[in-house]
Amino acid sequence: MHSYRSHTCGELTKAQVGETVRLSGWVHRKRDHGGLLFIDLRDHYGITQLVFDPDFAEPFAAAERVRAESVIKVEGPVIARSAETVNENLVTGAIEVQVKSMEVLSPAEELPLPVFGEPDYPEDTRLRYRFLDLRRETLHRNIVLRSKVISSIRRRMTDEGFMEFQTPILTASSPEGARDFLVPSRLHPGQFYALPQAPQQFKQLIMVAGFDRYFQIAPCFRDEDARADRSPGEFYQLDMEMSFVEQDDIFAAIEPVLHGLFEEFGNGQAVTPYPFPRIPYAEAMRKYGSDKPDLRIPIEMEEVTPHFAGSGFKVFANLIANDPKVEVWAIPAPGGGSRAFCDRMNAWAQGEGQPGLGYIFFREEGGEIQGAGPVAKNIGPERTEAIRTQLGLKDGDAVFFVCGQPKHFVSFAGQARVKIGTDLETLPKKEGFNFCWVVDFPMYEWDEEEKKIDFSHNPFSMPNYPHEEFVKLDREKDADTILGMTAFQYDIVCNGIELSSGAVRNHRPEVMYKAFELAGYDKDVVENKFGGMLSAFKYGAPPHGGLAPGIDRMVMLLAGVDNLREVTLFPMNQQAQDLMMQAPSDVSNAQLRELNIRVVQPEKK
RNA sequence: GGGGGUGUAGCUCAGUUGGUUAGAGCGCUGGCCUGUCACGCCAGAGGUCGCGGGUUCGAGCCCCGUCACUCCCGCCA
Repeated sequence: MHSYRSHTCGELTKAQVGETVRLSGWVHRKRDHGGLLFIDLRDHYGITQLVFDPDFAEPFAAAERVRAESVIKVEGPVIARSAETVNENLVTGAIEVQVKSMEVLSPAEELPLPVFGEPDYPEDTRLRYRFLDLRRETLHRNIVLRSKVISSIRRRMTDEGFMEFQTPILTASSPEGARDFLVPSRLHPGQFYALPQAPQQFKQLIMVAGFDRYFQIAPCFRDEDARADRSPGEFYQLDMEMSFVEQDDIFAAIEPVLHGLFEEFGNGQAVTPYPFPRIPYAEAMRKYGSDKPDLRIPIEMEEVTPHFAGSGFKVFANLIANDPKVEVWAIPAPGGGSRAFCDRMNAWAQGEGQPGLGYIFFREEGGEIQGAGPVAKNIGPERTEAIRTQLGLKDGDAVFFVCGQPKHFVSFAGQARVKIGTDLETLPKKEGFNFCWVVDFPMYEWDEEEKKIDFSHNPFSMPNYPHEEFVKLDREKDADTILGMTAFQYDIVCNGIELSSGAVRNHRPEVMYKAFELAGYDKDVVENKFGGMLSAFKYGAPPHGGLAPGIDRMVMLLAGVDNLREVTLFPMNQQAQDLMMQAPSDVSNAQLRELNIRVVQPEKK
């Protein structure tokens, strides 16, 4: 017999009754009846009940002493439980093991974090004793899910002809994007490697090198502050890139992977069939107030400016009269037609730092649907009715209004849409995983701070503009054209969460020089910073593109959790510290000397 | 860098208008218990009320500062 176990703790059923078995695992729970004692023995695979009888004095005494979460090894016969003692909740609930010998392989001290029952515990305790936290069923299951998701991704990508390659971890700092993590070079004093924010340039170089289809479960490092859905420091992407493709080819390649993945692990929840809906960026902003719309909420905003222009609602009417850029957007709230609900939303808006949230709610009076509330009073019944007709609202519905320049209020309007949709419990929301592509992102945007045109997203994206014309554009004269231009750049969004962004890449050096020139970077800068890739594009580069969905966020969605720490084995806290490994930490002076590094502590305020 | 929330026993939390010795459940320790599976019953230990200062006859409670954790904004091509 094997030294530690003949079976796992999730394995024994009536089929093994009568066999003598050996099990090893953790003491999950002890129930001491004095003259009889039960231990639930747990391992990765499940739980098996052990029964200790005083007739076997030695193991009985050992079991009385042993503490929860100690690791023990036991041996004895599998016996069938009597009908009334069967535990239907346990795979192994039809049997128990009568322990005739027991050995404590590793005793546990009193626990700083209980495993059994998974009571809520403070985050820092959970992180400090992560190995205990990971024994808890929920987290253990999430991590197993993560592993299976990654295996499934690898299988699906490989089946589609993608090859997995590793790219360097120690690489060069890049001028664009997030703050880099830097690693000092010992051999080159004063110089630094950077950890990759993403293998962006490498994957494009892999295409230039002719490998055609690449993917990687790629670690990415960005020295930016954390969020609940954004780990501090490091995270993983399903990074992929393919050659000789246009946007639709890339969508067609990845849609079955994501769809299949969410079907496989989504516990029967609905998954948007592919092709996924494609929503132009401008439309997403207008209808949903967000470039990552949550399509579960069946609310679409509409512009209603004309109904307020010159109306008796002077706050809006004056704003419209004084600035042609001012618009009024309506957020319909089906079933939100009560003063209580409208006032609650208004109070919420004020709590968000807004002046308020104007509203009309509709109710039937004398066989006619009437608008109620201060706004309706001010603009009068005709305009109220016109708004109601435009939005298709009925008795018991409401509509909220935001007014101003769209670029200033759009993000608040988007938040209000989600808030209204979430708070309206009677509103039927879509179930499952609702995917869409947001396409046609602007190539450039106006940088208010620097007072210049800058890249809106990825500088390596191909502008959606005829190349012969593009290279003739003038930064000053054609500013409007440039700012109105879109790129072959897209995001994939699921339930309001941005899973990834991607693009058809700009593989033509002359277009690339121009693209950077329009954003105010001259040729030297481009050659200096992107010399490797640029040079590659001068020796025969295939048209290519790709994207990189976030692994952690996909697992979050599939696990139904709202925090990355629930799907990460060893996460850091929000201050980017690893409380278990004590990172970051001081290093010795000798180490610093070798690197020609001297630490300058920040001055205390 | 900024804003919000939280901080009372190991944990989750209660603690009245500022007033006697700060409580409960879980956990822990000891005892009892032969069919439990959230076992049960009895007893016990366990507190710098995050920390520092202030107001007050008196502070867990009020004020100021600070620290920790967390959520958000900025940031994240």
